[in-house]
Amino acid sequence: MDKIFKALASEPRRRILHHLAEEPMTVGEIADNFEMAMPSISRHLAVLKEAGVVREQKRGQYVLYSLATEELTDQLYDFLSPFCERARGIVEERPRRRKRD
Amino acid sequence: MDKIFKALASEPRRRILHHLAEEPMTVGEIADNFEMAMPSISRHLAVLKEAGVVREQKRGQYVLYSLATEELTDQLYDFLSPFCERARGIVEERPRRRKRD
DNA sequence: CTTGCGATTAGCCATTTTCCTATTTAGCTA
DNA sequence: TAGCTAAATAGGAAAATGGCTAATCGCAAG
Repeated sequence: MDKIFKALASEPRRRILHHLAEEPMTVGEIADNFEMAMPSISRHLAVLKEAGVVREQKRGQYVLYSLATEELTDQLYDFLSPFCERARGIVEERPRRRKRD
Repeated sequence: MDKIFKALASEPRRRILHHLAEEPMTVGEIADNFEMAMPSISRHLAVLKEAGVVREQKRGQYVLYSLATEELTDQLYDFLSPFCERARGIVEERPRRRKRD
């Protein structure tokens, strides 16, 4: 729970997620959309991956990152559910996968 | 959008929200649940208020804080909707109130 | 008016975050 | 193998965060 909010508490990282929502991309492709140097993007991706909201797969010398949509939505729904009956209903509509908080 | 994630990226602040979900409380009552000194709690509350997820009302020399449940859920749904068709449907199910991002 | 109490603000210090550049790792290809 | 390139890691500087104590503000009750 802490990791995902820490991860999302950064405008560049949220922008990365929006880019990855379009399609999986390599680190270099992502970096092209930012002023930031590639190592900084790489660190942001590590934070996002640690939070479970992106996945990486090696493609030769490239690394392809993609959005873990369900992880992202599930974690936020899990957070919201105690606050919101409507959300709780939605969340419990289907089998849960994770129980961490 | 930035403010709410910055606000939620803190375990003490999320704990405060859970307490306020039970019932509105004064700063002192909230502080009783923490090791932290009252000024620290007060600052956390200011951050949460700035993010729009709590409201304050003066009660004599006391200040009563309460959870702004809809603000909290709406903002997170707004963030989620571009990533999740299901969430978008839910969000647009009723009139929107805010458009900031 | 003065004292007391709840809450906030101010000032300080330690820790964490975030960016950079330089270096290293790992895979591709001549 | 040697050289090129993508990505990650290391190290360091600047800024932001989070806690404290002390000081201040505002209301209430003597």
